[in-house]
Amino acid sequence: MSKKTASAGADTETRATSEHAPDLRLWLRTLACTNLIENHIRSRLRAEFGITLPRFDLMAQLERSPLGLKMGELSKRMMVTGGNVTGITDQLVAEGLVVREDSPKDRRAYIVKLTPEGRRSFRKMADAHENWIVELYAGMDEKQRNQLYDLLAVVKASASAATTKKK
Amino acid sequence: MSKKTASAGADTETRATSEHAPDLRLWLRTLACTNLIENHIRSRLRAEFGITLPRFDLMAQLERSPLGLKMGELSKRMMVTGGNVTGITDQLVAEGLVVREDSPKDRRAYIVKLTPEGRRSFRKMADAHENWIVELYAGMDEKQRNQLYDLLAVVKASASAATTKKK
DNA sequence: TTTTGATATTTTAGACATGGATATATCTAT
DNA sequence: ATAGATATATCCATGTCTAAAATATCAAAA
Repeated sequence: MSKKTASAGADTETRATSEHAPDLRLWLRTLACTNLIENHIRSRLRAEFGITLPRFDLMAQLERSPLGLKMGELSKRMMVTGGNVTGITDQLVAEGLVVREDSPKDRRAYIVKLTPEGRRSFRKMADAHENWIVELYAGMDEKQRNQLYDLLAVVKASASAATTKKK
Repeated sequence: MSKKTASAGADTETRATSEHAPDLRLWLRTLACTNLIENHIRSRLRAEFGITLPRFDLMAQLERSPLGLKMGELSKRMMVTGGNVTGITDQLVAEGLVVREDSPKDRRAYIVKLTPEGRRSFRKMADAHENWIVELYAGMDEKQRNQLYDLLAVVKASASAATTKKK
């Protein structure tokens, strides 16, 4: 249909609402779910353990890598900038929950590790954290959760391809 | 079953890894997808339009509500705190992209609206933004996107129920 | 060796973001 | 009418977070 008139503005809008809007709605819904869960977790971590979400996340990465991680590794895995990791690590070091060790291989790099106290403290929090997550997904049956998990793998692949190509 | 031994730590860990971990992995994958897309959008908005994601998001809310929105409405829809909205709005007002009008109904409240320039500026950015989103989901077919959209509705309902009950 | 370029981290400046506290206005039930 | 509870928005302290510049190291070529 359509008159292919002179108005570029109208064409763009038509194209957008008829073809693109579904993807946009999908993205906005994804974002809404993530924010809902993330905000809940954030405030419970603060209320019950007096810790911030970024610090918890950094400790979680270290817990999974008992050998420790370089700052750059943390940055990549947490998908945040290096400057950010520096600040969070400084805080955790001051609290005695992690340590910076000099890398034997590379004098530019540090190896960040959990301290014994950090590990002990993290395990307690992680246990509660997992329970909260389970509660949040309790309204889904197993089949739905598995389907979602698989679809998110497709999203990840699709978005990765798009970001590496364009950037 | 189970010996209900003295070690609480061991019991907790077993319970966690055998039963809870799948939900945790689901959540972490969700988070990874969101961060991937969000970081991409954020840097493109900055690079191509010199705007930040929070400001863009606030303008997007106003675009959808031509009558304007109260600060509290913005806070609810963007899922951020009121103090945060105050700051972002201040910035946008300083740039002449939005205005604060006194509410005729309620002298406690402001009505925030896009200025004509704000609307013009937003439409250009929104058009590009939608194209980026389409690119990011290009690796999924329509059936997958619809399935995902529906599953996310279930997630949202599940998480909403959990957060309102516990909080 | 010295230069060159890539890598690893920190530093800096500015913008977000939360939670709590405050100030003001409105509503409700007497 | 009026006290008490609620609602609206702002201010403040603290803590991320990014982008860009600065610092230091490494690795390899000229």
